[in-house]
Amino acid sequence: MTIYDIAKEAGVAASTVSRVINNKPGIKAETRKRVQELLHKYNYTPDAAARGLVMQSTKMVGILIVDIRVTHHIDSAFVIEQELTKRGYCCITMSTGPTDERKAEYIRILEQRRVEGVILMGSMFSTEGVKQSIREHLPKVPVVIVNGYLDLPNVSGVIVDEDAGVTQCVNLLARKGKKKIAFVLDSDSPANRRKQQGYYDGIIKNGGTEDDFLVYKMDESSLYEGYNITVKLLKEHPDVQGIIYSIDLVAVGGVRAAYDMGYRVPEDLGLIGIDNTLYGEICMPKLTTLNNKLEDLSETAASILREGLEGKPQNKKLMLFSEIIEREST
Amino acid sequence: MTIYDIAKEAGVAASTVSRVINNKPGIKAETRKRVQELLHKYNYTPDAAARGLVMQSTKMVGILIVDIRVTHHIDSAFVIEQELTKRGYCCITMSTGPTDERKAEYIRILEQRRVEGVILMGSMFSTEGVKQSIREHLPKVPVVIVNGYLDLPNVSGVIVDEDAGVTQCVNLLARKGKKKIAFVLDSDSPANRRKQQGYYDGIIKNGGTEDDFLVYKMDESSLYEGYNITVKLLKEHPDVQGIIYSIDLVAVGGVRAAYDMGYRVPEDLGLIGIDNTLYGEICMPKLTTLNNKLEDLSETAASILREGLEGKPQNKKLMLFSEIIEREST
DNA sequence: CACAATAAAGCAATCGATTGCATAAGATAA
DNA sequence: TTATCTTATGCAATCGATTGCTTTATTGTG
Repeated sequence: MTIYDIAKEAGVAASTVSRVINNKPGIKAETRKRVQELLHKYNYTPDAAARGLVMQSTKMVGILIVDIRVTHHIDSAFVIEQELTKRGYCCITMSTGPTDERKAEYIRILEQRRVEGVILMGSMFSTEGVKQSIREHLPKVPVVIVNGYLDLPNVSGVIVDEDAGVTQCVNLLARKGKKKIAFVLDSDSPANRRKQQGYYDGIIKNGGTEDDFLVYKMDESSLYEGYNITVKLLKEHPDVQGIIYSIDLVAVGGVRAAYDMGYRVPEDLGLIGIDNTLYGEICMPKLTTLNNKLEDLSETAASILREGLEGKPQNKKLMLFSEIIEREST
Repeated sequence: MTIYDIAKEAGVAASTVSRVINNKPGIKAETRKRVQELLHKYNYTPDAAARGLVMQSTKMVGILIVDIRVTHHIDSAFVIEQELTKRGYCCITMSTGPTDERKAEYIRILEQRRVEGVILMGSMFSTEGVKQSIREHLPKVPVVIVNGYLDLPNVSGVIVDEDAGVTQCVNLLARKGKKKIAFVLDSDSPANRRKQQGYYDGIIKNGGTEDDFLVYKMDESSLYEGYNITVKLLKEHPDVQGIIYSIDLVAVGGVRAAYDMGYRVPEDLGLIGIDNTLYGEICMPKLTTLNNKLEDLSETAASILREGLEGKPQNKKLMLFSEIIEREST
């Protein structure tokens, strides 16, 4: 069913039908009614692509996420999707995986679809490779990176001061009398490097030296790997009294490992996660975590993108402040 | 940058450029090279909408989910998205919320975008209202419902025999010597009604009568409500020795409630969830759960949709079998 | 009743691609 | 050298909308 089919059956021109659809003035009430009845009879809906072609606007935005199954990313995406859908945009949400090649490929797909804005979820998108792709393929559309940043004229970023947050975590453990404090990284990403720096700062600020730095890096980010690396860490360094993890899920694996190895949490060992996910509330004892304000972050990102969609591309950089949620594991 | 801009600069017709882009034969090697260099120079990418208009194919599919944040739904969506993206389709994933009006609205949006196929995630989509919307707005495109079904010529469904699965759960608890067994429903959905029927069957099969039925329904599906309703249930019926929950997350809340109230799990109380999510592995004791095979379910759904996208709309109904994963809570 | 003013509807170009058919250029054969 | 046959390229219609401009119908005024 096209506008022409309707027009023919109504005995009018296609332009008249178009005007009825879009509630434009200058149509006799009687004609309008006749056309409307036909539109309804055939359940007519205008073709968004055809309309977009002439209007030069697709009303689509892209949301790129490394792995959509990661709780805090999908929570973020949900907030953004709700906000943008409400404003008449259609969101293409895609899981890119960790490699820059795939990210570049997906950016090209979004260009092909002529999206009018892009959200990049997570610091994994602040790499030179992605920067290059954006410059080549999305030089004109507003881009917002959630928890990351790239210096390009059309790219904005909202980040959380997780580095300072982790420093606070070290402070907290130190206040609780924990001497040797370790840090576990779930993967290599710009955000995790910032967290690591925050850990270093915390150790130094609490009177430690470089010799006190104890960092474990994981290959894979999962509950089980969190368990395994904690077992390894505690075996190699039985004197550790506090562990900060770069992500809740892994920390929760750590809580279980500590339990199985006979450590009392928090008496013998203080554990802290990051992200404030449900996992932390499910585990026993409940996990102390660094709330990195994902909901605020997402809302802010959505509203920056909205501004970009309405006006000219912009280059903003906002920072939100994280805060510790103290529960039973410290 | 359009095909015409490229054509003008190359000194050829637009059709020639089109043929170069699509690797069609009948272009002199020299011309082809010249055009390709320009395409590359300007980072040209064809407009998917314009191409779709003439090709009569958008290469888009829609994925509708009640709430994208629900772990097992997004896991499913991930599998489907990967599969379809690999085949050149672009997925529009949207969270509809629980009401039929919003679902209908989103179905209309998908029609407007001229998607070539639709996945409906979850039994909440097997309602008369949705059926009506599909009949009106998507009468021609293949639709696959994950864990649900509607009798329409272009709609397929893959379901899991969760009813039989819940009956097995009752059997398991009975074998463990649990006398009074309750069932907690997190929401009203066709799938949950099937589970409830499975519970009834299980009670009867194990020598119980209608008087032994004990069902609690929740308004909201969350960790906390799981906690609260379990407290309420155990206070009102202290003799309950086993509880089956329609969803892991709520069950995990129940585990915590049982612990706080001094019940030993599984000695005093056997608890079982459904969905086999990470939550169940995080909680202590680890949760026994009914694996409803979401990954298989999603893969099956994706491949049915793929068939539909390639050929004519179909009307299939497949059933997968659930199985209990026994862990520490029973 | 003629003419101006206004309202309603139609025509045709446009958006950015694809493709069947026509045409021009080059190659081969007689 | 001319006729014939490829091969390479261009022309123009098409997909399904929107919209400025023109034309036709209707109403109002002197």
